[in-house]
Amino acid sequence: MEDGTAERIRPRDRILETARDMFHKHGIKGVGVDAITEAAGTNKMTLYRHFESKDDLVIECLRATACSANAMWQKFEAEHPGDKLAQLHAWVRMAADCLMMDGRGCDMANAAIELSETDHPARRVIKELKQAQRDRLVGLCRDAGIGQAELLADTLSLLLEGARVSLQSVGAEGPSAQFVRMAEGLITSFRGAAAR
Amino acid sequence: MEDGTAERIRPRDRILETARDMFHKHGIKGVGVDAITEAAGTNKMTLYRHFESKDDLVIECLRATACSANAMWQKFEAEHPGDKLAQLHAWVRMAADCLMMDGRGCDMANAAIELSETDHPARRVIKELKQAQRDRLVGLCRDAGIGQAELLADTLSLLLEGARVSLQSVGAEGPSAQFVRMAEGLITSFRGAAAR
DNA sequence: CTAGGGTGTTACCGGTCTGTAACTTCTAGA
DNA sequence: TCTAGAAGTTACAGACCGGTAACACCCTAG
Repeated sequence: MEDGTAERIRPRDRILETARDMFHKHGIKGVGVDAITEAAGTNKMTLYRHFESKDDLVIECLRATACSANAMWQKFEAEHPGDKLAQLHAWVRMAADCLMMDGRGCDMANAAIELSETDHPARRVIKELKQAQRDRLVGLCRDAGIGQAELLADTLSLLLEGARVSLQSVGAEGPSAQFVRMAEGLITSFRGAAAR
Repeated sequence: MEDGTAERIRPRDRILETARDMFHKHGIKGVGVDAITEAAGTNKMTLYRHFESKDDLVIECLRATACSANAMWQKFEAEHPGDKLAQLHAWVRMAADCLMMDGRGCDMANAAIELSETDHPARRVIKELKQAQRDRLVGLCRDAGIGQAELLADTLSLLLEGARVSLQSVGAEGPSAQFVRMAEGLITSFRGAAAR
C-alpha cells in the first residue's frame, strides 16, 4: 500500500473541525450537514464519503473533543510534574477559564441532552468518555493524598457540570460565578479532613 | 361577556400538558406539533388557535413548569411551617427524589441548551424563572440562619443542576448518585461555620 | 503521458417540519 | 329550536432535512 492517507489538504479534517465548532455553538439538531460542508468550504458528497452518516460525524466529533481533553490533562502533568495537588488546582483554574470565555457548556453533556433517544449510538460513546474523565479526576484526587477522593472528585464534577449549564440558563452573574470559590473551598475542606 | 373560557373539556389544557410531557421526554426540537396534537387527542388547527406559534407553546410550558415548582415550595412551608432548616432538608430530599425517578433533567436547563439562539424568546423567560428559583433558595438558606447563605444556595444549585445533567451523560451510577451526601455534608459544614 | 482516486457540481428523492385556508361538525346557551 | 363560537377535518404551502446518483474535474503517482 501507499503511505496511507497522506498529509495533503484533507477536507475530512476541515469538515470535522467545522462540525465540532458548529455543533458546539448551535447544537446538533440546530445545524444541518449542508451548513457544515458549506462552512468547511466543501460539499455534502465529500462529507458522506468520509462519514457514514450525520450520527457518525457527531460521534467522531465527540471523540475529537475527548482527545482535546486528554491533551489538557497531559499539560497539567507537564506543567506540574509529580505535584498532583498543583495539578488539581490547575484543573480548577482551567475549568473556570473555560466557563468564562465559552458561554456554551460541555459538548458531551449538551449532546446527551439533545439526543434523548435512549438507544442513540452517540450515548454509548458519551458515557464511556465521561466515565473516563471521572476516573481520571478521582485518580488525581487520590494521588493528591485526599482521603475521600471519590467524593471530592464527584462533587467537583457536579459543580463544574452544573456551572456550565447554569451559565446558559441563569447567565454569567448566576451561581456559576462562584465556581472557583466553591471548588477551592471544597479542596481545602477535604484536605483538612484528611490531615486530621 | 360570558363567564370567560369556562370549565368544560378544554383542549388547550390537554395540549399544554401533553406538550410539557413530550418536550420533557424528547426535547423541544425532538417533537413536532403534529405529534403533540395527536397525542393530545386533537389537531394542529386547534393548537394554533390557542398558541401563536410553537415557540409560544414552549414558553407557556416553561411557565407551567415554574408554576409546579411554586407548588412544591408551598408544600415545604405547609409541611414544616416556620422551620426553615427542615424546609431546606425537604428541598434536598425532593431534589434527590426527582433525580431518582426522572432520568431527564430540568426542563428549563434542557431548553436553554437546545435553544442556542441567543435571542430566542424563551431564553428571557428561562432566565427570569431560574433567577426566581435561585432567590428563593437563597432566602431559605438565609432564613435558616446560615451565614454565607448565598454561597450555600448557589453551591446547592450547581450541585443539583450538575447531578441532573450528569445523570444523562454518565448515568445513574455516576457522580449524581452521591448528591444527597454532598448536599447534606455542605449544609452541615455551613451550619458549623455559622455557629463558630 | 496516462490512469485512477479524491474532489466538486448539480440534481434529485422521500420525508418532516411549522404554519395556514376553507370547510364541516359539534355543543352550549338564549 | 336557533345560533354563535369552539373544535375537528382535509388539504396544502414553503422550507428544510438527511442521504444518494451521475458526472465532470482535477492532481498526483507511475
